[in-house]
Amino acid sequence: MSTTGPATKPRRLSKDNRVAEILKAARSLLRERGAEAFLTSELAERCGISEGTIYKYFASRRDLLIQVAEEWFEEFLEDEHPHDRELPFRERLLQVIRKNLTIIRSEPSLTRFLLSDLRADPAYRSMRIYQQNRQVAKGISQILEDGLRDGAVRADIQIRTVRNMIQGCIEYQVWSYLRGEGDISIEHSAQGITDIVVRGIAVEADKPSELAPVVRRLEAIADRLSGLGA
Amino acid sequence: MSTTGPATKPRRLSKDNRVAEILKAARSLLRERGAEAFLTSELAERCGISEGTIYKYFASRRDLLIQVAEEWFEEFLEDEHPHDRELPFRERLLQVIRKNLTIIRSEPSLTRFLLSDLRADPAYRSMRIYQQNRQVAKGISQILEDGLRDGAVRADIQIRTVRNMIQGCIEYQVWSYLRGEGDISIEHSAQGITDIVVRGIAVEADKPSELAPVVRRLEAIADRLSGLGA
Amino acid sequence: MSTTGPATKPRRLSKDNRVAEILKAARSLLRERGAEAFLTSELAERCGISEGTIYKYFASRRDLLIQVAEEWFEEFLEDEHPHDRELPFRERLLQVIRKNLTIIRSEPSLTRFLLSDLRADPAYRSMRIYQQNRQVAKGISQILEDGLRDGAVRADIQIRTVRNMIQGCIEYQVWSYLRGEGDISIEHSAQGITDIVVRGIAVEADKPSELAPVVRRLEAIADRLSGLGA
Amino acid sequence: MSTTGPATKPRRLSKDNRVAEILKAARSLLRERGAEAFLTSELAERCGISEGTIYKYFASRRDLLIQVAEEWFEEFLEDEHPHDRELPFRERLLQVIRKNLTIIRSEPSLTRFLLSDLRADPAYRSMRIYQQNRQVAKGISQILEDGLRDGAVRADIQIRTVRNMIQGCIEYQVWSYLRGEGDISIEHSAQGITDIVVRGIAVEADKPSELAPVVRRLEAIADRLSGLGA
DNA sequence: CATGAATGAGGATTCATTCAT
DNA sequence: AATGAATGAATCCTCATTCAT
Repeated sequence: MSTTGPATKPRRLSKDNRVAEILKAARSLLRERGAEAFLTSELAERCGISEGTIYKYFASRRDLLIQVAEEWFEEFLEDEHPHDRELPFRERLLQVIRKNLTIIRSEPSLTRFLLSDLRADPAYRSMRIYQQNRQVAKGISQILEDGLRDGAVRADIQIRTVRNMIQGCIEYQVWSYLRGEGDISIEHSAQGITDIVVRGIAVEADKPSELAPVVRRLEAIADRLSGLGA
Repeated sequence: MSTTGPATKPRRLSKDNRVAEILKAARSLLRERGAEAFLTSELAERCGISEGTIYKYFASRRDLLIQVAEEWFEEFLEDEHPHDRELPFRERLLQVIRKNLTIIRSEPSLTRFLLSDLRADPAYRSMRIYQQNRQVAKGISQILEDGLRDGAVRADIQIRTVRNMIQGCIEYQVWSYLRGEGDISIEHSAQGITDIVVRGIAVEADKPSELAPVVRRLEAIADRLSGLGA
Repeated sequence: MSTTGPATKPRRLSKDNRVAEILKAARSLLRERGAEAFLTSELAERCGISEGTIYKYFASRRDLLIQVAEEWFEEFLEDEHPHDRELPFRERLLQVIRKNLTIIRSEPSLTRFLLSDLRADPAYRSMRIYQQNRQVAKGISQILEDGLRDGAVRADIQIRTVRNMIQGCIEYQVWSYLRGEGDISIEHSAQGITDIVVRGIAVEADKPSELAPVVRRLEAIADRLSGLGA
Repeated sequence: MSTTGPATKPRRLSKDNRVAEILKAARSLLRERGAEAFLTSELAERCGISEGTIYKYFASRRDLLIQVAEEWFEEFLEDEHPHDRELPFRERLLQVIRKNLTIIRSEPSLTRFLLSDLRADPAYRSMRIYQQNRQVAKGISQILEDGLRDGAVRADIQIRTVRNMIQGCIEYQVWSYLRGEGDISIEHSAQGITDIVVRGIAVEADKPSELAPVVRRLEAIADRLSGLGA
């Protein structure tokens, strides 16, 4: 009955501890089974408690799942260090893509649940996770906007489309991993995605950054000559 | 009650017609409910037949769903005109992206079923839809390879990553539509995605394609003039 | 459409031919699947006809099965040559046991259907197969009665019990074969069963009850006399 | 409606009690209906519970049926007192036959389920009931082997065949009862079967194999002596 | 705080049988 | 004579949720 025994699982936990334990087990279960095959019975078994106890702390299976998602997101957001805004644009983008690949890869089932289930819920917008999700999106948007302001990004791009591309691409890539199709590393993917987003895939004709000043000088000369010939 | 009335649905249909009708109704149902909430009972009701009849023609609910997906894909593939390979690279990419956006938007539930359910099926690779799906992927890859060969595409890009980006982006965009977030048109999305994939988002310093020869000529003149003036 | 073509199955058969064909296929099916797993759909498929056609000739699945059993029994009875009543008792018993082993082994599913299904049917006694079955039982009984009359069989045995033993033993033995437990041949089984039924399993202590002492006495006298005469 | 009434069946039972009650009701139902017509819905109704409750305690209908069979067998085996091995051979055989007749007669449907269903199951050999069944067979075999060793049984009999005969005969006899054919008592059957197995049915002709010639010689001598004495 | 017995509204699937053509 | 489309009642089984203890 002592709580110090290593093998003894305490029967009675404080509400907070119990909730935490359930959420932790639920996340594992969700990860392994996916939302559809997530059974409350299996969850109870893993926690070593009865199903009834789960309902003491969570209103419903769905509610539990939502809390799992929110908790996951919370960690994700906490982990996000202020993010050095002084870094070069490309580097910032790479970091955020790498981060997203990592997190999504760690919880693809949660991602899927969020994307295809929660987001379709009419009540989605009133969920905490909606706000959390916006924050992540905002992080990407921020980088893009900064890039825009700094002249690193073309003025004609649509921030939302780019964000969708990045996120969609990341998720797709993760599922590709999961299907065992890819032996590519996260780092590799992150670099690849960043690269394409930043530079595109087209051959950059003559990239003659240095031509401009030359041209300008020549034009001056031409002007002068024009004056001469007059 | 008369059998001659135009509005009266015939009780007995030929096998082909019945199958077609079931598939059609099934597709609607899948579209409305999603695969998980797709009930054979509701399908039967919509067709005005008994559930038993469904099982006369389809081995199982899942089998039916697969056939729906395959039929949908079939149409998609048939619709694909030979695709003019003489078109400029960007145009070809735009076409294929537009096409995919359209099709996925028309059947997002099917897409989801395909992506998160069928693809996870161990038997996936032996399904017809696997081949069909490969064909679509190959279509995109083909364009990219052609671009590569024609020098329109950077040599250092990874075709698979680009393909994943394109497909992932498309799917994500569609879910964005479905959530009612987007007031953007398919055409707009297609252009945006194509644009970013092709050109990237970075500012292209002076894209001076035509400038180069001019500059060179002017320099020669300048040099001469410089000599003169000396 | 000619009936002479080897590969062409005639579409339309006379009623008798059709019935015969169905019965034949039904017997095979029953043999392979057992009564419980006997499906009318599979039967129709094997006959190359529709299920509806079966119901043209048979009132119900059960009725069909009964006819199969009856037909089977009919053949069995026909095959039974008058049976030489002059043979020794043991030989007659052996023959009938061998015969029964053979027939039951050839159609164990039918036997089981008959025993555990038909016989439990309240209407059993009014079926033709009831009469047929009685005839077989009568065959065994006849042998036993003849043996009784001829003094080959103990007067205190109960014919019905013996008959049950024989038939029960035969059926049990067959199921033992079917479970792959036995590598014993029918002939071997027949001999074994006959042997035990006829002789029992007890050691027959030279049952010479009254003779032995007499003989021994006579031998003593003989010995003496022999000495005298020498 | 009061919960204090003595006739009120308690709604909630402990797991063990509930399981026991279900098993008990299941046995009755199996007895009455046979395995094929055993419906989980009817069982639930009889227990006054929902079908779901049954599935709380049993993985499947078949699993439940197996447990019923095993429990039945368990009782049978427990009931088997050490069995006095000092009894005469015939008596031991009679006891075991009587016992088997009793038990099988008490649960013929279970017997049938065991014999024609479970035994055909590929997993049969890994079931507990397989071991239990072996034990019973071993009991019979033991008696026969003891008889063999003690010289009570002929050396040329096959133990397995005899065992099959005994068991087959018992089962057959029980079905005969069930069909209402038999007005014979279990005791009568047991005696009859034992009798035939032990003694066979043949008249035991004074087996005088070697005595005969001796007798004949003696008779000749006697004849001669008769002449002398004349 | 915790249990765990019980639920019950479905869920997919089966298959002998019917009957309009 | 034959078809084959259609049936529908029946069957096993699932699982989130409740509530008496």
